[in-house]
Amino acid sequence: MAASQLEKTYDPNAVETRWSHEWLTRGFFHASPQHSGRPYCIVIPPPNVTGSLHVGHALNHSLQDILIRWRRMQGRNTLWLPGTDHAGIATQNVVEKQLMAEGLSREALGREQFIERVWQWKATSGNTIVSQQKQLGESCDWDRLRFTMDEGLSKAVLEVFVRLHEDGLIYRGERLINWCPRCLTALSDIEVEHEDTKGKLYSIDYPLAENPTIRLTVATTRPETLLGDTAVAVHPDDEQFKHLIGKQVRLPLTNRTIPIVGDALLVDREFGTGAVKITPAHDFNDYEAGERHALPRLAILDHHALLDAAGMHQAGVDPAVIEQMRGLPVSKARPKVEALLKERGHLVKVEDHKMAVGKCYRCKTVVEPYLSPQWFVKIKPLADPAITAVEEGHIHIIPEGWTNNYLGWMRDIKDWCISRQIWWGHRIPAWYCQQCNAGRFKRFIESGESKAASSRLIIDAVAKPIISRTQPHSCPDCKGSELVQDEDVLDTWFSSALWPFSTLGWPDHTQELKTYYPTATLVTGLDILFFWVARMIMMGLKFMGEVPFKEVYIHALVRDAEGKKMSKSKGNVIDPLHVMNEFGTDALRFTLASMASPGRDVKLAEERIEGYRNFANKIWNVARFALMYLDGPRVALPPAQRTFPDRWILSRLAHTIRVVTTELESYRFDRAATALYQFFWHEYCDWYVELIKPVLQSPEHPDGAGTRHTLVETLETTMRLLHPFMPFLTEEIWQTLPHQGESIVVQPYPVVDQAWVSPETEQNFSLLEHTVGLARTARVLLNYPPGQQITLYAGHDDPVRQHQLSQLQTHITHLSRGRVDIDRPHDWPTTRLLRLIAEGLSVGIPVAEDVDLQKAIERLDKQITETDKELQRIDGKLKNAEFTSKAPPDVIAEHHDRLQTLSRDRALLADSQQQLRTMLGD
RNA sequence: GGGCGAUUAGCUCAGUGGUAGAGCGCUUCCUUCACACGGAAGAGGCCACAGGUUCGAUACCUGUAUCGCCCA
Repeated sequence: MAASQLEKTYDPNAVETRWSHEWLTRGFFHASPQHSGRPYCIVIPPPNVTGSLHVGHALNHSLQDILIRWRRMQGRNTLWLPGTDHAGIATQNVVEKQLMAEGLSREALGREQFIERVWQWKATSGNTIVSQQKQLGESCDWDRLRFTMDEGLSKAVLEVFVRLHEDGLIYRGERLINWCPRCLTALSDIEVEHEDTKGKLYSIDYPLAENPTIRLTVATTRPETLLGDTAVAVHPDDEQFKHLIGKQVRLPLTNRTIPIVGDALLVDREFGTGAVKITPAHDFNDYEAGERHALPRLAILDHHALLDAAGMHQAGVDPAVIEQMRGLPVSKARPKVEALLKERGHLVKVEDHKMAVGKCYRCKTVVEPYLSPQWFVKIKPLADPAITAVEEGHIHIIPEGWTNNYLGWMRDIKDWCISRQIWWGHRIPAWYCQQCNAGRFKRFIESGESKAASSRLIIDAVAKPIISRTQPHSCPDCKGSELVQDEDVLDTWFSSALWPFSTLGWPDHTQELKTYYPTATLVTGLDILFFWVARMIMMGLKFMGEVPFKEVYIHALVRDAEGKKMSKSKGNVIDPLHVMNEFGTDALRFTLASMASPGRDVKLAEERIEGYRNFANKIWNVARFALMYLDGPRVALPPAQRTFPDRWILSRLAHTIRVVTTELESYRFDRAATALYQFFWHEYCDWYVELIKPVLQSPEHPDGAGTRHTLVETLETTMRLLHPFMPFLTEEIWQTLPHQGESIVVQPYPVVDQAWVSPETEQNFSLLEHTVGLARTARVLLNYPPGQQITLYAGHDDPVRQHQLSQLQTHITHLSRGRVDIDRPHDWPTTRLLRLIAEGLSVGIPVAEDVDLQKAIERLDKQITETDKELQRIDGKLKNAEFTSKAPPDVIAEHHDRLQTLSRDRALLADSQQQLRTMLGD
């Protein structure tokens, strides 16, 4: 191969396009149960089908691709299964927005046509993220791309729903649930994000029914819900109030009286006035208190979270108040109630108060607790085995620290509300016989000003559903054929929970399922540990009888350079595609890997990516260098017979292979990346390539054939070692090197060859490195230009080291650009010589007539001061009887050795400095 | 309010019971035939604070402060 094939700087874009296409065409990523090797499977956390690749995906996917490519090269039967989820609420929102722009609405289209529209939308836009993933080089088996609404996966959803219902683990009931008044649907508990906001604490007087001059003051943050109060609670042990329990108070602004109850759970005596109102229809704690005291539930808000006239009427609210309040949103009702209470003398005081409000995780609207019939999964029986699986180590969570987080949540888990009042998703397979459930249906027709009429069917919680895998034709009880299907769809996470087995063909007994389940590793961010990971474990155990994956690696979340969450509104989003375009995909991937330390957020700044772009360029150029000098015979000698630089780089490469492999085994992508960077740049390029230049550059050199072999062998091996991190660059270079096989993608991952390991060579190298370092330092101190040939003396206290130095002479000569004399320091000239000393090693350079010695003297001064400090510290320790009697002998010996070395250094340094001063005195 | 994590060079972060490390940035010198997206040499740190354990603590324990995240 001619060197001219590789341009001077690496141009990632052309290379990436070519190889990502080539890899797919040649089918390297296609998995099959028939392939050899122990199976290794990862299912991708399905990105939202509405999404496009953001930097969080880029991190998540890069790490998975590193694992997958690494295991594939290790010969495992590797499957990385890609796909997307249908993201019910988010997708519906996106398509509705589009309709709005066309002057249409979901309601105007009707359910069937709307769903048709969403499928159309998915066909045109749903592939965006998939093509971006391919751009990132993800080695997924794209032939197996799955979508949660696919036929097969939908079948799995039906099957799971029916079986859970049969087992009594799915039920329907009227409960207080979290309701998003904008999305107009129920949400599960974890789909609510809590946010601290500045609110107010209102103290309100409730007069006693039997004696209105006595008033009970309650504290509340939500005065507008007072209209729906059905009791007031005090602490049963509170001396101040306990005598009031059982009496009635008049509820302000209404014609009702409500009881005073004692409740130790609800009332915190330290909070507010020590008395609280109970509104079971609008607060979760109150709902439970209501259960305890058998209180009625009065809802005064409608499903848009507006004050509802009918509800208020039912709650006995003063008609004048109803008139003022009807149709108001909470934000406007609150000050109105405040004013009314003040006007009627009930308001005692208003204080500032910090409180948490819940917001919809999809649209950030404030959610309302809302009383409605919903479907739930009875979760405890599913959670218990999922707890055990982690406790007993069938699943390892990495980093381990998150285990308690998982266990804590699982042990305190609440029933899961799975019904959503939207159209896009898996429709609940429940039908109701109109005959048997007569009077249990309510249909609401609403007609907004600008909207088409919409209708909502509310089916009473007591209605009896028929659960079926297929549409039933008649009612099993009355044989009636007028059946209505439940209008709700399932939570998207319900189908995602089945992902590790539904994507492999379950409920059919496929070869894929047999081969690849349980999967090996799940790679994900902490944010979906509960949403997704926990639920997959529960469902996997329930339906497969086995954990869905053996290890869960939880990586950090990506933030901006200031550590802030990236968001479009803040404008601090780093677009991975832009970055890939500017710096190269490999640079982005390597950056993300190198920053993926456990338990830390990744703060990403573009400068970091630029730095690794430079690394890619460095690799590119050393490959160019190698190709330039590869002409000529190559001979593979046994490692022991190779030259010193060859033996050294093989030993270092062996070390790097070991480190990278063990770090990958423990998911330390950061340390693996650092090891690769350090080895390739600072050992391979900085030292090895420099060391072998004299051999390569003299055509008839006797070591030429051996050196050329080692050069290409180590470079080729390093490309394979690096390939999972930087797939494109390594493939491109590997193809230009002498190689066998079609592609680096399917080459074996490097393993350590024990014959390469040579501690003795590494020790010698260290001596060489220090000698050259001192020589270069001396050169700078004396302002000798880099190109100028100098004379150099080198020597060592230790005769063994002294001998090694003489063996290294040619290398020292070459790297320090000097004529080198290896001599014992006491044989060196005693005048006009700058001597530098470190750890027994001395290097001397003659001082020319016109040199400014100031820098050199300062340097020696500084080193002497530091040495003195260190000597004092060690001496102090050795004089401490406690230390010498209690410290381990080898530590004491080490201290003695060090004291001796430093003392000699100190003497030589002082002597050297004295010489310089003498010169100055001349 | 409960839990978890962080605090180390200007910045971003590794790390270890016994010499304080990297990348980026910075300073000086160098365009020498792989690379200026480069090379060489440097400067820069009471390892947040206070106690304790220990012969010895940046590391282990306890507490404090600040910041962040999760849960209520």
